[in-house]
Amino acid sequence: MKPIELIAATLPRERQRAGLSLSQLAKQAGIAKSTLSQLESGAGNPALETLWALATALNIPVSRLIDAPQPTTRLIRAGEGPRALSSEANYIATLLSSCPPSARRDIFRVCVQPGQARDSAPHPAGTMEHVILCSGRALVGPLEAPVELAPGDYFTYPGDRPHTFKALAPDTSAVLMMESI
Amino acid sequence: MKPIELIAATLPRERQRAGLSLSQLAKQAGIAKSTLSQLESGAGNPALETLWALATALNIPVSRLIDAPQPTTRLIRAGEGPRALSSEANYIATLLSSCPPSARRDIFRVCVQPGQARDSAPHPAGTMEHVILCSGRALVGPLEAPVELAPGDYFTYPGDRPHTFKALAPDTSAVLMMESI
DNA sequence: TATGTTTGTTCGGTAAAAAGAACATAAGTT
DNA sequence: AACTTATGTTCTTTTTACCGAACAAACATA
Repeated sequence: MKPIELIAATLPRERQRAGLSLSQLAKQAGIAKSTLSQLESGAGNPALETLWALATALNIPVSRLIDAPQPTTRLIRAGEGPRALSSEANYIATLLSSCPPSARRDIFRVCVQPGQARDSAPHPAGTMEHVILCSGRALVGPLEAPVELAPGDYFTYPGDRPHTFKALAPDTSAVLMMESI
Repeated sequence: MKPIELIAATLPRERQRAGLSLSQLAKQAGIAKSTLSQLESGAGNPALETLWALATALNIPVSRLIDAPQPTTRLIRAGEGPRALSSEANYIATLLSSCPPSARRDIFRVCVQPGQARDSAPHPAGTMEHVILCSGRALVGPLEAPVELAPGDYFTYPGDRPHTFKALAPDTSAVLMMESI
């Protein structure tokens, strides 16, 4: 799938969502409408500043023009898909909702007993983890800068680098969301 | 802030994270290394296919090259944080993570006291809600078929139809994720 | 029916991005 | 030292994306 085809698909949709005609959008973005016309028809190879001008005029991030319809493609890749966490002796992770085709996240409930910390190998690039501690106490986060959490605390950190989860009190439980880009 | 400057900052970092030299990356992406050199020095106005080739070679989404890097970690202590949604007398919802450009989900922590049920108006079509109960007891779900949850229970239901959240015990707390299509 | 005003399209001229070669520099071999 | 193989930079050439103007088609106004 060539990148321009994605733009050709998303651009008219976002433009109409903003209630703009092709000519209006071109004027507002400060680009020639011929350029916009070709982009929407799937031809050409837009430069970054062109995309930037369009995204700004549409009041959306540039990424929405490029990989909004892309999530499915990224998930299909072998080796990059959602992986089940291994359940060690003192660490039980329950998969509550596996990643459906449209979304890009897994939700786990983790129940941990004090003892050895669970260090996770990095997940695919761009992964973020979100933790909300429900009970007990835990030391959570990047290996180089973990944070002690109390019930109700929320902490998010990059999952594509080494990170840890260590219970500091019995029956520590938390909600863990793994999110891909 | 011009977009090219962001790329110039991001590109070398991602390249080194992948353990590639400038020449290696250029070869693997199928672009001239002169092009890459100028991009990393903050000059030029790269075309979409150039960005695409680089992102693919680096095994990252294009948006990572373009959009400003989000703060990597974020900690919200229990009781702190922005109180989004209408905080009725017995219902406090804290927005933990609002929807970033690429993803489409909001994470809330809700703390509810027994009393009147909180009925929500339907959200946009396709929205799903996920609830993990942390403490207390609650009656949650679609108005016509709510479910009583105990700590640790997980329940998901369509958010685009009327639904309710009613605490059945004091200090009921839960994690709520609203997910768009 | 004429007359503007929009719509989105298809053309040449020009500025610029990308490719490729040549360059200097550095680190490792023989 | 002489040679090899990397590194990243700076050039020239070729390609092409952008612009602006001219264009046809649809709609409105008079």
